[in-house]
Amino acid sequence: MSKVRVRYAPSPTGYLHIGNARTALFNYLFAKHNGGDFIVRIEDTDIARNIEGGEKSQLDNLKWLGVDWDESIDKGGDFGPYNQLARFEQGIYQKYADQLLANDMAYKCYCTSEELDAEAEKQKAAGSIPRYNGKCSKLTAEQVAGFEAEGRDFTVRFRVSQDEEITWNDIVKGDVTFNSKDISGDFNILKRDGIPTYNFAVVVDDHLMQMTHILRGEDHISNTPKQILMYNALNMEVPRFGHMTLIVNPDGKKLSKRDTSIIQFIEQYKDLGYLPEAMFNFITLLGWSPVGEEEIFTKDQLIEQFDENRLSKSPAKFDEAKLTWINNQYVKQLTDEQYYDLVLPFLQKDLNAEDNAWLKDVALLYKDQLSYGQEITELVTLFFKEQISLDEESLEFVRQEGVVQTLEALKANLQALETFDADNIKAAIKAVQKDLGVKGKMLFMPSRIATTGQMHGPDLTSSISLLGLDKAVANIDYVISQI
RNA sequence: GGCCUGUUGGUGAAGCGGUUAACACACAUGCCUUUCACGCAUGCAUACACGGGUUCGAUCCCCGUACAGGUCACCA
Repeated sequence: MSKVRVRYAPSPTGYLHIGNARTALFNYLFAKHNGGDFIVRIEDTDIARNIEGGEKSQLDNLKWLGVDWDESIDKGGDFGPYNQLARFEQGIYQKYADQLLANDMAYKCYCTSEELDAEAEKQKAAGSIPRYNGKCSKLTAEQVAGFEAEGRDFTVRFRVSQDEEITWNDIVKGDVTFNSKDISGDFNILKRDGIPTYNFAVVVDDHLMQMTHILRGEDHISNTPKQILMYNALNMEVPRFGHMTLIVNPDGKKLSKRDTSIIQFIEQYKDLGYLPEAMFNFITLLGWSPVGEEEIFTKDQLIEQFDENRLSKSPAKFDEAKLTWINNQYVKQLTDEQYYDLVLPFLQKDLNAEDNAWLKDVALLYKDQLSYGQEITELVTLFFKEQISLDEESLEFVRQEGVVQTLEALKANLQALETFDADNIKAAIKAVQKDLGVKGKMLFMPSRIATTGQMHGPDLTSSISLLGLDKAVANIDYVISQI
């Protein structure tokens, strides 16, 4: 068997989307698992919709995820160029279109957009789905000469056979059969400006770039029979197809660009402080399942384990809680330094915090519960509040009998400390127990509430120590004033 | 509407003719921590869309119904 070659072929009409990322990732895993090549080809034939930065976003975010390619526009390869506009300029598509034209497997269509629109309207009015009526499919030489003399623009259409069964064995779906009569008529392969349409360009490029397998989204499944027809017409070997199910939102609908129910762009996850390894792991579990019970895998393990036969046939639902969990699993594995690097930008940006040893200690308090970078901002809030405030439950607790005395004693003990560190603070609290005879919950809970303003939080003595004496005392005073 | 496809506990998701129908997340309880979180342990849910077949036996095979999704461009 020849070397496996697969590709991810984004169009730079948008940023890297979670669905695209998954397509890229599975192609990557498939290639690497089989010791093959993974190619990124830019399909930029829709000049009007290409957006600035789209191409860069695609590539940069793929790289961020850890999906590296063997050939593409940035590093070249033996099958370039790797963007279709450049290939168009080299006349690559024209050559194959001419071949089809010469064999009468395609023909020039001189219909104007207006004529086409009018025809489509008519068909719609009649209650049917518009399709090309084949008007130009049997033009006489005289008619053609006439149009040419007029200087009329034309597109090139592929002749679709009347009643032909087209079957392929899909890697994920199994045997899929279409009938050529269900294809919407003779379709365009060259637009009026001579630029190839998607279906045509894909066939030519996948052949020329020697793709062995085409793994793509299910939304392409109805393009496949058209493409197979063209492979056959051009006498090209048909690659193996696999159509992966779509990722759907919590309502079970296909993700649309405007859907706000989940975060869709890889860039956004990056900005929120998700870890690339965790995203890689999570995305892999969208529509694919490993053999065992384990769900956390490194990239290398995934490459090792990837099996295209385990691609799911039913749509993958985006499970946000799972993502959060997975990311936390990775956060916990970080070294303290890596963790702090992750979290620092958010502290600086959102809280104007200064990068110093104190900040690092504060941040570290929350390491094993942090789900994603930006979350640190809410987590550390007690250390950045000017003035604490108590909720109902805390107030109620603190208003119990004897709490004032406890807090007064605590305050005095803290103030008497020579060095304000966790160990001494612990001793200071213990001393209150000795002096007043309060203990257990009635000692620690008021202490916690009065110093941090919260009933729950990280280790008490570390928290107080990081808060500092002044802040701790101010908080205690405030709480006493509320009793 | 035509064509293509899917439907397993609250969620994600295994299973590929005979199982006590995994596992993970979530949730609950216990332990740990004088709190929370983390971790560990236990439990939870009366999960195979429905109706017909085929079979000694169907979650797994076939047909139909319902529901859901995809697609029908000079967009990719």
